[in-house]
Amino acid sequence: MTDYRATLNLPKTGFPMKAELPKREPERLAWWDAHRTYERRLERNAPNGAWILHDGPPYANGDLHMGHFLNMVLKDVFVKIALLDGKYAKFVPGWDMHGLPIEYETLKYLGVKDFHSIDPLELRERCKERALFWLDRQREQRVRMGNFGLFDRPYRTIDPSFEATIVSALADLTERQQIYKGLRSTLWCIHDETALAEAEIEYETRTSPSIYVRFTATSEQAVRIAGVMASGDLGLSASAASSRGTRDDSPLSVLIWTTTPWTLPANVAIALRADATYALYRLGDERVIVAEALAERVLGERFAQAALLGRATGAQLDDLAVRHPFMDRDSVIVLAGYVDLETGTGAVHTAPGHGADDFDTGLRYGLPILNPVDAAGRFTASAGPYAGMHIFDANAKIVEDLNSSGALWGVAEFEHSYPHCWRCRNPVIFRATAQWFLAMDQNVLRQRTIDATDAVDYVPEWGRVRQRQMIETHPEWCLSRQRTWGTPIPALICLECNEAVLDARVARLAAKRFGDVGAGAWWSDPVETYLPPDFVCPHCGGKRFDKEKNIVDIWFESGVTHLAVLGRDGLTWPSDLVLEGGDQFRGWFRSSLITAAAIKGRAPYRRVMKNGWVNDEHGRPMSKSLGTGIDSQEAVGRWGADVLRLWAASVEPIDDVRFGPNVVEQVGRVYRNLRNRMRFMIANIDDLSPGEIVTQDVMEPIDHLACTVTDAFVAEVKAAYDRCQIHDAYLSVVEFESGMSSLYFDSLKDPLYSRAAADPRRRSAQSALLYVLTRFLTVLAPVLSFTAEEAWQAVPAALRGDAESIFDTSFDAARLRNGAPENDLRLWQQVRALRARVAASVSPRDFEAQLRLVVTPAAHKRLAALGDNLREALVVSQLTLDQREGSDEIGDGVIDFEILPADGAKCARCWKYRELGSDPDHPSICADCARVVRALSS
RNA sequence: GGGCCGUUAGCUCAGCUGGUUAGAGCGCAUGCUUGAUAAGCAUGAGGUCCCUGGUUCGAUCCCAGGACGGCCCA
Repeated sequence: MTDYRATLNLPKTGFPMKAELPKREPERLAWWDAHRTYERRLERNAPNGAWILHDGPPYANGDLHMGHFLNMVLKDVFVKIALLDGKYAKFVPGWDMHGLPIEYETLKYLGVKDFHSIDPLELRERCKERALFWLDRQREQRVRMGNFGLFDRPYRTIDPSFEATIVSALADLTERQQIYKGLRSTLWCIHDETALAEAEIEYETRTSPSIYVRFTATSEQAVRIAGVMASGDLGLSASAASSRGTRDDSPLSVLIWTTTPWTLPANVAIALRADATYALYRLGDERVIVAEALAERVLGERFAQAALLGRATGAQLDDLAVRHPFMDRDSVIVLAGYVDLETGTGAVHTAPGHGADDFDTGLRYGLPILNPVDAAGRFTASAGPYAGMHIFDANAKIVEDLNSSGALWGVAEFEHSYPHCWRCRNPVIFRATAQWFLAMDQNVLRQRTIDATDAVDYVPEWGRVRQRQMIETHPEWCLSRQRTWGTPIPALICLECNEAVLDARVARLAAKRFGDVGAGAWWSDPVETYLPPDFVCPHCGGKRFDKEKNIVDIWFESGVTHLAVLGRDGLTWPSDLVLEGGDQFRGWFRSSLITAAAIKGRAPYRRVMKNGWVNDEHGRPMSKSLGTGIDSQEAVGRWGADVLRLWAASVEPIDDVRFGPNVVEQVGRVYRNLRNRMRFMIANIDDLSPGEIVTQDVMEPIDHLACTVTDAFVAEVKAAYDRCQIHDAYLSVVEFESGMSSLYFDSLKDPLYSRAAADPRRRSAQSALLYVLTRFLTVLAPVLSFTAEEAWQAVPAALRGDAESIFDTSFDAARLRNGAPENDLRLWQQVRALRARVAASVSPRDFEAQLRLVVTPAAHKRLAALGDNLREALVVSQLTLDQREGSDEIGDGVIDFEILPADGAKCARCWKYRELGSDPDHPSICADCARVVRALSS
């Protein structure tokens, strides 16, 4: 038998089945770069209006991890969607480059222990080098992910123009009276010697000493307290009260509980809960007071011997006092709502200098705000016997002293979550210091900020609630930091009255100056540079000033990126989308929102999307030490960016996601499927020339139908993209490609391979394949950027038209609006169902079979319109389609469905069962094949 | 302790306003194909839809409580 294989039009392409992404992707990057693909498309889109995703700046410190990858790739997907949608989707990446983490790392790098011992300008220079080093590294990693954007012109918070924006924003806020300097109990890092913002805190488990301490009353105090408690009518009978007497002169103490013994020197009060019942017990030769609800737990085994002497509510004890156990002063009894009856004694040690709640209580009662701790965490002279000691070292000493003085009731260890500095990881303390604040309630800023969320879309929608809560609970925003690597707060100190002055005119001068030469000038310029003519101290009229040396919180810096970046160079304010991890509801989403509400009166973005956390394969946080941590560059080098980009779409990226080798392997198989489907289409249009492309109105019915179905698919994906539902788009893609492949591609093999190359049937199919392929690649390009481009470049150049790159194509919104007629989609589904039914036949199967189909007249009308395409689609050798009125028990109008052995014999060339031998020179093939073969040889 | 989110086949995920034999892709098993071939096609086995109550004729879907996981906060 002659081998007719050579006479077939078999697929042909250079597009390899094997992806080898780590090797090929860099070539693609170079190609995009050389062809200026992104910039050129941007220019072309410019007239169509802008769509701006504003980049939340990553911190320029360390390599990017998979959480960054997920976030940054998602951003890129949206930028590319807008680009393909014809929008001016200019993406300016940015970096957050000031701040303590970099300063800290730089000091460590330089081997400098105390930042006071290095010249600030020298330190700033070194920090800048360090930050730029990381910026370069991260930029390289971001580009390697395949992300489009102006990576050679990023915005940087260290740029003079950016520093000027920061200071201008401070000037704006000063003019609006939003900024004040005040004493506050702020979170303080004694290691880094600076105040910290709430956003810079991480809670970690820590074991602290847990002590119960007697605050013993003087005899006069004891008489008053015992009097109140004995006379209080809380169920204790009058006789019992009187018999137990108020004349008892044994020591009387309030028991308090604390896990921070070092704060005791600053104790000035004991807070009780107004509505809680406190009980006075006799225990041996002393009397103690604790909350009744906690007495059994606090007194332990001694509770059994305790004699109840009296009871009172917290409110009844308000304003009484006892003595501090070792400082020479009283500790007054106050009331506070935060006192709970779950832990401790119900009597809360209160040191207004060392706690936010305590501070508020102190303000309410006019208590002294004692702060006997210096910036580095050592006790000052006012701490009495502990002066000079480090606070955490003093813990043990204080406990020991309390013990020897008899004030200690009990001691244990207590494990609890305690605030730590986000970078240096050391426990932080509360410490009362003078700081600059943004007043959240001045000018109803808090409410205006909350209201600003009304105009914002949240993805997911519950983000709105989250965001509002974050604003509602936002404490006064501490803007100042006592460090070097940052933008100065251009405040002055009056040398006459020692008051700090923040004046908008000074800030404007500083903004101008910083914009010209950078913010380092604050350290090198004489103060006069920043004094407006005739400037005098508003407090005392003094004329001599010094520069204050505080820098601004870097959350404020990133909070004004919208002011620094948007509203110029074709970038709109507000932006259309911001997209960050969910932690940014408390971070950048919030800080940006507050500054925008304060200065511009509305939100700086139209839509906020959050992405989830990347955990390891078991759903646990990634950890280098467990071997499950993997950074972005490592993953990209190992698997290639495109597989990982597909992973980002294959999971629900709004939720927390899992990542690891097994997950990648799974999505890798989906990737291979997609790639092979592209390859099939490309390989079958290799010999198509532009002049032979037929339009859809003259395509064969099934081809036309495939194009229509593809349009519906594109519309579906585009709609998902518009809703920011990348994962929905992924599901559509997978469904589409597997359906296309099993129904359409499979049935097209015979017409494509065995017909004459230029046969109209074949050209029609090829035209459809080109159309499907192009739309498919356009839809995939935002996610599978490298592969879509590689595939596009493998399409014969003549067929690519004007589109040099796949990113020159478009979703073709005009066409999508027509949608796909419902009937077409139903017909497609019906053909699929029939095909599945035929394919399920074990024997005869495929071309060995013929199908006899009897359908209702309505179904007949639909199916008959497909002509011979229906037989092709069902992959049988013969099909008879008859109609009859009847009940379609099989469904979809099918009344009878019968598979029989095909007539004729297997054609050696096309494998269909036909009548053979009509051409004596080719006895083993059918007449159609014979004609093709003859034409080839003539 | 509080707020928010989640818990559906081995894995990644769909299941719209309560009624489906609870689905898809991947994996797995089996068969076909060897003219997409380190590919393609088909069939099949896998699920007490986290648990417990409640509302309802009927709940994966609604309500309450609980368990587990995550994020944020205290």
